[in-house]
Amino acid sequence: MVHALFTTDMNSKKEVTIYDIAKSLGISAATVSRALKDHPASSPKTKKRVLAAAKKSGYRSNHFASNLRRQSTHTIGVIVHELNSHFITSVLAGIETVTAGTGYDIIIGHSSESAVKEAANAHNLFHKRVDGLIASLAYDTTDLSHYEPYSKRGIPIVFFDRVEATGYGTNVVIDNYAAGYQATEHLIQQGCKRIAHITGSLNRNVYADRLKGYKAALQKHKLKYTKDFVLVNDLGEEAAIAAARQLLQIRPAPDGIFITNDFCAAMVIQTIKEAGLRIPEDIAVVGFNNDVISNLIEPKLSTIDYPGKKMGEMAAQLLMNQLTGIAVPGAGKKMVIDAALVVRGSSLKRK
Amino acid sequence: MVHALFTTDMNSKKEVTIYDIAKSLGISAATVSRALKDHPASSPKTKKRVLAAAKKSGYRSNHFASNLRRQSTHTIGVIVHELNSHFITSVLAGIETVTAGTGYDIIIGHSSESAVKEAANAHNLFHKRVDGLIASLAYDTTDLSHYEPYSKRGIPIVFFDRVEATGYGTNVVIDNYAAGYQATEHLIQQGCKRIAHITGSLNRNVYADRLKGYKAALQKHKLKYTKDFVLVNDLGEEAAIAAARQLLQIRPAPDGIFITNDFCAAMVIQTIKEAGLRIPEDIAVVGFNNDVISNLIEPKLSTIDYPGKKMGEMAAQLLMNQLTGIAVPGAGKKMVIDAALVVRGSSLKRK
DNA sequence: TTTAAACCTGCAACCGATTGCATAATTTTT
DNA sequence: AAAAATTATGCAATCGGTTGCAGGTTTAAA
Repeated sequence: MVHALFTTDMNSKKEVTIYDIAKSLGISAATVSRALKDHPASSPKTKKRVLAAAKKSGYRSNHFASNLRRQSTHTIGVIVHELNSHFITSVLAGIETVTAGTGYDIIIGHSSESAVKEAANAHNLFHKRVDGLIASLAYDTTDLSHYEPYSKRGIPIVFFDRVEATGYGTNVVIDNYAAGYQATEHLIQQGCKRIAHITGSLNRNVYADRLKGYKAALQKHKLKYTKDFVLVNDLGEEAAIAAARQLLQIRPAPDGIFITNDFCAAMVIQTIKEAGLRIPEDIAVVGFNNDVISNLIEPKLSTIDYPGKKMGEMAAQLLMNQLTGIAVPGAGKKMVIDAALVVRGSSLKRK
Repeated sequence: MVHALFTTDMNSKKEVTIYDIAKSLGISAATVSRALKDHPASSPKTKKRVLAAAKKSGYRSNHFASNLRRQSTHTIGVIVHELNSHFITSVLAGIETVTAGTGYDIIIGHSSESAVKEAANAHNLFHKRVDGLIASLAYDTTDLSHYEPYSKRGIPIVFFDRVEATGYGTNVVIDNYAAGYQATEHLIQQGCKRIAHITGSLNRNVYADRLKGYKAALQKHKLKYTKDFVLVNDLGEEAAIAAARQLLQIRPAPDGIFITNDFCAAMVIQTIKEAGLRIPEDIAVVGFNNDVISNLIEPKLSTIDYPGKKMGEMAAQLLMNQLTGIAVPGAGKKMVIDAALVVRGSSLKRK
């Protein structure tokens, strides 16, 4: 009587293991294991037989057993501060481009700009034992202790965009100073004399650096820096409206605004228009991010194009280098990517 | 001589296991395991001791060992057709709300509207052995065979929004027919007589149903259905512009357009305005989704508000019910959530 | 005090893949 | 043809947590 060792019937509840394959071929599980992962000490003949049997039986390897034994997961974690933006989507696409060929999986966590959720994600991914981490800090993250377990265990971390000012981990950033400088100088070249700036928490490197660039451009062109012209808020809807109204109160009113976020800029523009002023004639505006909306509002928004895809690729590449041993996991590395001004209607006073 | 069995020194490379804890307390690993997971056959005293020791030693349980043994992961997979939208972000938030208290983790995969990537994600999550799946189909998914392994193994799947017309798996949807009807009727009530409709692939239930609602509203109000007034495309930027131009060629031109997606609607409005026509006076527009941009463009966009959070909660709840045995994993269940029209400037011909 | 019941704990066998080491099979060299 | 070198395979331990079963301890009932 013949007993079918396995069939192609996928309905069977039982998983096929390497032991099943081994038995069916009359060889040992060790040999099957080696054949499946193309181990050098495995003969071509055996490989072929095992692969065929594996396919036929619907075998899928058990991650858990393998991870448990190998003590590594071939997975990298990604923590982003939001999901809902063109920039982040591009970054993720960039990361996926790089990891695609490597056999590494990625797990995405998002903090919704909350330090608490960021920490929860960090713990969770640590617990899942990711081999490496790519992260961007939440809006209000100041304490980075939730990343300590990683460094303690030598798990490499690459921060992108929102990084710790002191350069914790490996960093991939744009030159926010230069971008801020460029945006401000552009407004100056358009004839603006009283340029305001709306930005986010100065704890975040990105905002602090842009502010520095803004100040430097003013100074370079001998324009006075006025404290009242710099508003710091959470860049949300209400904050944007409030900021716009506040700026409109000032006499003489600003004739240009550099806003550190496109969404916020769109809200500000809307508020200004509702107040009866013209963009860019009365007030020119430059945003930041080159988000989808910048092309949809009226006038179209001048902004800084954020090379999200490139950042993602670079971050992933740096991490892979560390994981594969090409680079040392040591901290302190910092990559700077160019970001360019995109001029559209909202800032064009001179045709 | 005393040997420290473990210390609070997190720098030690070695993981702490239940065996370490067991040894340090002079009890067995089995007892530690039971204490840690609050097993009924574990005395309060032991629990307290073990928990204290675990905390002190920095113990973290090893998922892999536990999953390997239990053959379940306490993880649910989520496959979305995109990330970059208010709707999807809301759905994810809703899902997280429900899963938060349950001890289930979620893993997010995104298909970027590609059937191929959707299949890749489905396989990947299957391989990761998620206990259940929540998914929304990509734009061009027609073949659902990549979900077969799930049903074959009795892993429950809940589809939301983009579901298979035949009702494969459990479904959570809005009443797209009613929404389409409502949007169209609203345009009619605003005095529109020649209403066009721009929509996506009719393979997707959401678009097919909205079209049905559109047709029904026309019929109800004795307006003629004109084939040339219904454009099907991929809802992308170029497609939107092309569609708008095409509609503007028609004589007599449409005086109202129901567009199945806010982004597309925004592009269409922009194109129409550039052509010198007024919104809503010449052409009234209603979009779909209530995405962020609908409030930022000019005029503000009338649209259908998508109850993303509620959908996410409902989908997660249905899945949890199946996972915890409250409900049978059987297919065929279908939940319909209300979606409401939000009237804004783009469609208001009558004040 | 004895007996029964309730309660804890430990033993040991899993879960499935990996890998160092030893051995067998094959090929090459002498 | 025998010895040496090369290559392929098997054995068995291991990763760390879980759980059925048996036995031991404590508490309650007789």
